[in-house]
Amino acid sequence: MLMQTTVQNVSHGAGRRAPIELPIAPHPLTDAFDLMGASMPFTRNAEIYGEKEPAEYLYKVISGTVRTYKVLTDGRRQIGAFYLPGDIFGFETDADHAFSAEAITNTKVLVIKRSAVTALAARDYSVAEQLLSLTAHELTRAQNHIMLLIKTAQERVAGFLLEMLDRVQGRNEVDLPMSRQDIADYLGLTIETVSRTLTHLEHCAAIALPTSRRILLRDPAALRQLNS
Amino acid sequence: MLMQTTVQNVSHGAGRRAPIELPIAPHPLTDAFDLMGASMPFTRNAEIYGEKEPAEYLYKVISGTVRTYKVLTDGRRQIGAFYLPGDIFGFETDADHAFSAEAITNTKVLVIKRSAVTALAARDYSVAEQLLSLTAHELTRAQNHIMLLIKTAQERVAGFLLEMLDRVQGRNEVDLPMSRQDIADYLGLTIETVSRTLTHLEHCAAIALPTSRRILLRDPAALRQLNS
DNA sequence: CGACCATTTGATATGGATCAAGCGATGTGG
DNA sequence: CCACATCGCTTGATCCATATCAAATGGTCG
Repeated sequence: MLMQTTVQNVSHGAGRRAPIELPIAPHPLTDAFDLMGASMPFTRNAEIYGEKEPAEYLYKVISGTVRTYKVLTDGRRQIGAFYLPGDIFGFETDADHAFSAEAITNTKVLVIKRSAVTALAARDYSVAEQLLSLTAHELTRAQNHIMLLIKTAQERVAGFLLEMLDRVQGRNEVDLPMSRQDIADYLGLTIETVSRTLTHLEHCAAIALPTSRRILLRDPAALRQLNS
Repeated sequence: MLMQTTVQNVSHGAGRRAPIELPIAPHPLTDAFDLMGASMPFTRNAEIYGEKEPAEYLYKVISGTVRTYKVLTDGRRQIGAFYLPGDIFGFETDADHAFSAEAITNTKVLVIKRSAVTALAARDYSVAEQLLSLTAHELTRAQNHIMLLIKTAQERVAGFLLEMLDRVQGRNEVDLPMSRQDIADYLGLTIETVSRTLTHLEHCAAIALPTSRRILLRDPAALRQLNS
């Protein structure tokens, strides 16, 4: 949680100020992305990498949204995470990717060679520290995901909405880039249950749905209470 | 997967050979545990650390079994992991513990100051590398756990049994240190469902239950197939 | 032997899945 | 510019896997 906020702040900060007058490099990995990263565009639903491919690169979202996922033999899909602008992804594990990654909307990402980062980390401990920090943050995220998956449908949906809310600082409205199917596969539910639950939350006056993709969180406290 | 095997092999290796004639320190963190770690005993059900406590130490299981868990406000408990001899735990996140840890049986662990390890990592990159590797391994474990939680009861139980089997090299029988309640809380099921599922697998001749805690895996292939 | 705790087994209830239909927005061709 | 196909979403009816409630069994320790 803390880490994510920090990373996002940094990237946002870098975006706001002139890119030349950098401070005394407090986040060398972030800097490495900005200095060495190659910008790549992906269209809606394009694959960024596939499960079991060697994890050669790290990625940072510039614009758009990315989903990582895994498909079981019988076709069930589980979404591992959604990555928004500022988020770094692709370092789930050591050698090969555990999940596949796709662009949800048209997306631009910065790409950097993992080997370049590793080499940097070997010389500069602060890079190694940040790598560790990012991995630990992914771990925390996965652990929170586990806690989400043992809850009721209402609690899962409420949790998801709050998670999304946390990522758009200072607003009480979220514009979802992903479909109901994506949400369902993230929460381990069906689209029907997600839809019904949202309708129910609307009836409870906890949220409002100006459009199906835009959600106004009328009563975040009520959602937080549902979230156990 | 690879990492865990490595860690276990190393610790087992260290146990088998005379502790003085160490090879050229290929696993400095493991060595640090053996050299600097303080041995601590915990009795059955004793708390090792609590959720939200500052994560001051790292732990390595010498004997016994440990569970990490989180309890929701309404009392539902989710077990995050079981740690067996040779496993290192306690580094789930950066600052504070995300989970609590308890001894399942009488347990002996080696304890080492996290700050000592961090200091070591700053000087010796191979320590940082191993820390990263262990964290990445925990992440993979958590991700597999997520995949388990979206499956049917049969698939979860089969997955759990195979997971346990993988940790007792070269045998087709496991002696479970944990109760049905622990298993249920790990798999997001009830004890009744776990019990019924085991009975069903026994009827299918996939397993045998000489005693309730001892499970013979008659047909691991069948279980692996269930595991999707 | 008797008390206690873990586990199994049985009967019933229920939350969410599944199957199915309707609706609204977006886009396309006539 | 409108009829119509398409796609994503919602709503309704029914079903089923697992939870819940309840009781029986078995193993362990005083």
